[in-house]
Amino acid sequence: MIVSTRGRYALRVLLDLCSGDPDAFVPMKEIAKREGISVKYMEQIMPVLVKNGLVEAVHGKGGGYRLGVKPSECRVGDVLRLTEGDLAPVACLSCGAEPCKRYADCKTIGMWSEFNRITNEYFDGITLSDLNKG
Amino acid sequence: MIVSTRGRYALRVLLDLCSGDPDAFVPMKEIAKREGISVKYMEQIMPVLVKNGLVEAVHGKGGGYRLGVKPSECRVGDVLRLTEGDLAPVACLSCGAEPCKRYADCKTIGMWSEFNRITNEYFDGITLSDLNKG
DNA sequence: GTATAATCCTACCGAAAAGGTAGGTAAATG
DNA sequence: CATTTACCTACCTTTTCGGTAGGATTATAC
Repeated sequence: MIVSTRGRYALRVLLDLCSGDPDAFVPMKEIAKREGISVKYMEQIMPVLVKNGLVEAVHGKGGGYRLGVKPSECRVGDVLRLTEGDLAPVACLSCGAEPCKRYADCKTIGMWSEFNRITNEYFDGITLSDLNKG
Repeated sequence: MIVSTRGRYALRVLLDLCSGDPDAFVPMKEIAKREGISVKYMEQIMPVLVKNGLVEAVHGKGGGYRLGVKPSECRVGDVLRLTEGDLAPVACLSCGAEPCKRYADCKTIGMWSEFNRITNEYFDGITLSDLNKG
């Protein structure tokens, strides 16, 4: 399987935030309950979304989360790259990987590379608002 | 990462077999050495290729492996599905998976499903002989 | 300013998969 | 029969996945 729960949960949380008042802050507990995700597990998924501006977090009473971007400007590719780390099909295409020793006579690198391009392009062509409509 | 060593090694072994006399049997030891793969690890990758007719195996002196299909008729998609088990992006799209409870109001299943189609289509459009040329 | 409601941080844990090793068995050939 | 080869079973180590526990920190409401 290519996409783990981290990526899928993150997407679900973002979609959940799409469907309410865009200005209101929704506590994590509510979202977790609605989406059937453990609060504790969600706790380790959210910070990365906050740090990268996809959602805004407010502490204290009356706080919670809300979207930090417009649904039409939030690409699924961004969410997946953040939560999954990478979308590369093979190790040597991961960002920051050390170059493969067999690169020179590797007959498959072109294929993986093109697949990598297709994958990123596909998920970058879909936004949260696309998903909300469909 | 999407594709593990099993799939990549299998592909390399098949490509290795492509480049010699198509009728000769090549012992595993030779291939493993040439491709830098441990013989013992290769031992658990080969049987699945044999069972599905991608390669032929002959025991005893003078034995080894040779291609069981024409390079132009061996699709990368077949190899990956055999060795990786599945190319599905999410669990609910794996063959034989139990249906997801949230299917009815899942906003993402369409996206995953389409990606699954694209993935299989891409790798099914590439054969061993395509890789050998490029 | 204190209680409270919320996010954030650090650490741990069990299960599964990835990647590989070891040793022995079975088949074919010379 | 001895050698060469593939095949089978079991085990092992490391990493990732999915999740839990407990506390620290921040900010609001009263």
